[in-house]
Amino acid sequence: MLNYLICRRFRCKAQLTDQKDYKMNIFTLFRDVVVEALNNLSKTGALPSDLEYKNLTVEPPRDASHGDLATNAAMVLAKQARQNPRAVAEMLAPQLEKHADIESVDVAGPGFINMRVAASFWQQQVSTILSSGTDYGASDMGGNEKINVEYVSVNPTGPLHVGHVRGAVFGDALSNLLIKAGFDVTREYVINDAGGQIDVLARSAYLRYCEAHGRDVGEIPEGLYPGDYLVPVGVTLKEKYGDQWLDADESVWLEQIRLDATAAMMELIRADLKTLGVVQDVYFSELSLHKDGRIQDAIADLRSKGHIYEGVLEPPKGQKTDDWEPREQTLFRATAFGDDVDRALQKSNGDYTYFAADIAYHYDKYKRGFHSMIDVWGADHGGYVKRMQSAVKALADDGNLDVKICQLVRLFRDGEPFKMSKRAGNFITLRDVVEEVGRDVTRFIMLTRKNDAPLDFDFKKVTEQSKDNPVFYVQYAHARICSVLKNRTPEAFPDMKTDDSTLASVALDGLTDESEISLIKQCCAFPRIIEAAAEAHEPHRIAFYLYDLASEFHSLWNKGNDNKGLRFIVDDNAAITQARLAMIRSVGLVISSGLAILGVKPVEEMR
RNA sequence: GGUCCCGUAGCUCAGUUGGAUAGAGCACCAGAUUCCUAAUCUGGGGGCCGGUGGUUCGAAUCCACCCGGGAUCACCA
Repeated sequence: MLNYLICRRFRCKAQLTDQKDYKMNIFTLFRDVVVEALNNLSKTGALPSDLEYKNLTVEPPRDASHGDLATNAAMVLAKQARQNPRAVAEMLAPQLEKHADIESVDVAGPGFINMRVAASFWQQQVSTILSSGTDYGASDMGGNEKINVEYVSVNPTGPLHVGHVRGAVFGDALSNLLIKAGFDVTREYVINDAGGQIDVLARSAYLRYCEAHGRDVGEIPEGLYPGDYLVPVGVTLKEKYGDQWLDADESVWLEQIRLDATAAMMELIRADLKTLGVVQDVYFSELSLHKDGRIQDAIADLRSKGHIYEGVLEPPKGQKTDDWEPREQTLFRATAFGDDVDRALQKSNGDYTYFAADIAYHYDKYKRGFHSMIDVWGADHGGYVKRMQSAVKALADDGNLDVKICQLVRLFRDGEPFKMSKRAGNFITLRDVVEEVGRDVTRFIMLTRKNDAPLDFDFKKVTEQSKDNPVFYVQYAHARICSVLKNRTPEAFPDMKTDDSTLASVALDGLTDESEISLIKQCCAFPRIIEAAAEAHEPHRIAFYLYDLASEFHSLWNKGNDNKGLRFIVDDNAAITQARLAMIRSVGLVISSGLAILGVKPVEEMR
């Protein structure tokens, strides 16, 4: 939240002065340089004046030996300029070489222009990082656009189990990432408090209510929720309502207990989420949609646009059709928007389907100003994606729904898979996971895989302190940095100031070793990684980046073992020491800033 | 049968949205320490990127059709 406020304030300031001041992504910076050079060529008539730069990129070359920056400018523009790509490149190269921060330029392959950036530029970036602090990497890419991220949204019928952890962490980290990239994010949970499962919950709670009054309820019947977590709910109901419902008909108590039990379950779920560090901004009640007619509104809106009709669906193909009965229903013309079949909005008893409520829910989000929405769902909802996206398209031309499917987490203990079974009562709750492996480790590991790939979670391995555990690898790098600054520096240089603002203004021209420059370059990749990850809605990229950055740091650390001249602290040279402290501190800042996106606290020591 | 996701080193996975000679970690082999930690680093071998066509200057990436694995499939939520 604090981070968010800083972001916003910073952005305002940037807009008042010069937009470009804000750009931390050096590739964007140098793209401007390339475009400027091209404009100059257009002015002299060497190139046409109406060039389209849309596909022009400045990127790090795949192979670092090619240089620091590569642009495809010549290849992209060759056709427009009716010239051969190499010729355009040869023309552009000398222009780029004039720039103060560009040391050398060469043309390679089919027309790539590779540029090498001067050491002084990289050194200066250390100071930029230090003065930006943990705000380094923040971007204005999002332009403060409102975006809604809906995640978890588990039925409020019990505590969260391990299967919900991944979606919770993913949604939360994605939200952090989008905030960092300049979006105005709302985190949301939709409470499915209207469906038949809430009746089941209420009946289950009623049994516990009877139990609290001393009745022997025996075995919880099949079809009701057997969990102990409903016992205290029964007690609370007893305290609140006395014995008035004992032996009473369901019609008397059902509605009230639905409300009370749902509220109790949501309290439980929110407490569970909090142990993971997940707190959402909006908890949205599905029931409220039913109550105040917003489902009818949404359907009426679709009807007015001609997307609703009464009709009979074809029986599903290739599936057993024993109990299939054709019946006329209210249908949404999903096929007009890319879905495979049209979808029912009303059940045969006249109730709205869950899909109808979901349409109304997304309609509501849109009307609240969220033209961009992201839903995070479990793997079992994959078949639901098309129809929901069809509905959003039908509701609004400029509405955009991205659905992120989180694949299953496979559980292991020391290499042995183990199964969960609700019947056997050995299912693992979210709380079990957090208690056993810790919040930070859980969060990080959940983000070490792309969301749409399955993830193996081994209770033993994830807490192991070794290099095959990425959490510790990254944390270890951060701890080493803190350790040098806090413990070793005062021994060697008792009077040296090492606060960020001092380090931000020290002379950095002593940072000339190839591996030092390389480490700084890695730090400078951070803003670009953020933008790309935010664009793709893929927070796992941050975790992989941090691993790479840590690797680069550990490598440099060990170079100091072979070559004492490369250690961070050089006993007889305060100037180089301070420059290197500035460098490693900036690495530390990037690591903690990246970890903050993942929702993980950096550690300062690992004893 | 339809739809969606996946297929990259022996294993687990990245791959900067179409870029140059495809990368890490584990495992295997050979070495190195201690600025606050070997919880780390350095080097080595290992690949028809599931297959075949297509799109173009250029494909692991986009398109089509196959092959293999998983999820899902009318009134549940």
